[in-house]
Amino acid sequence: MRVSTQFPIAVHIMLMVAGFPEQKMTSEVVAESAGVNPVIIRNVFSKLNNAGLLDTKSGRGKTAIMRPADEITLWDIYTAVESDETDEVFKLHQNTSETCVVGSNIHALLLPHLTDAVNAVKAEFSKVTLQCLIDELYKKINP
Amino acid sequence: MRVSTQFPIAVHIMLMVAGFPEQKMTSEVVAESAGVNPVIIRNVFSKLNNAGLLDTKSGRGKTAIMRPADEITLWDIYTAVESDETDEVFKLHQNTSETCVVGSNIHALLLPHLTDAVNAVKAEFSKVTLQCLIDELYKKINP
DNA sequence: CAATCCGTAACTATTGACATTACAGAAATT
DNA sequence: AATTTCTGTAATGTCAATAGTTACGGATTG
Repeated sequence: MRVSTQFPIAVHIMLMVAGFPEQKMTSEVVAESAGVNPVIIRNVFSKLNNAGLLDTKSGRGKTAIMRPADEITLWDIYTAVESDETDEVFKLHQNTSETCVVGSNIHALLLPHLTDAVNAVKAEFSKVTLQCLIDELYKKINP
Repeated sequence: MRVSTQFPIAVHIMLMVAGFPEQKMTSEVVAESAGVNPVIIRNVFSKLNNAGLLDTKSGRGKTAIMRPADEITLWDIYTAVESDETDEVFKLHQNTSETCVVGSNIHALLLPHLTDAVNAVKAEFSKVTLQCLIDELYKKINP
């Protein structure tokens, strides 16, 4: 199992925008903090925008979240940048034999259990809101 | 999130060996059914062997499971072929800024929640035994 | 001893992720 | 309206991980 870095980067963006609303968060500023190329940030900007989580505007970096931070969960952010389809999360081996009993049934056999696993992650990530993370961050700054 | 095909292949192997104990399951036979190269099967053989799930023997393909099928879970098979470490499952962005508040705290902030997600998958996979899958397979053959 | 088959190394091919450059177009400032 | 700033996106290059393939030593069986 391996998740691309786009997910943590997306969380990073949301944290910076929501946690410090008075500051101008351009792709370059966030890129500096995240240690990645600004274009990567802009790509994630775009995905978060399409998902209705982030309001990005060309011009003067008027970036802002579109919902209250306690109405945005980790799962919202996850699905904004990555697929939640079971067969994208778990890569099955194709070209299985159609004549073998196992080969012709393995996919249908595994799929429901893999979907259960994805739903378990969904349930876990849905518990955590952006506001939780902001609170935890402030706690780390001012213990 | 993306899991390598080694996990479903490992399940495929275990199903064939445990579901049809009277038949000789060499790497070539399984490779034919799974539609992959025999060496891939032998590599997974080796990992399942090291994990104490499969007894593979050079010579005449005397492959057999080492524990009863109802004492082997999907999680056992998963950990035999893939890492369950949070930071291997979820790939974090390195090179974050040490001077930025978010950059210097994002890893510590995310880690517990990512670990929760991994544990949720673990709990789900631990519910499903190899015997469950065999039963479901037989149901598909003889409905 | 001979045949079979696992375990593993070495090499290649392919795929996906990320970095980088470049530029069109939108928004705000003047 | 012109200028500046910044997003959105395409094109290209680079690198790492995965899978395919060949090869061979060594273990086991008969």
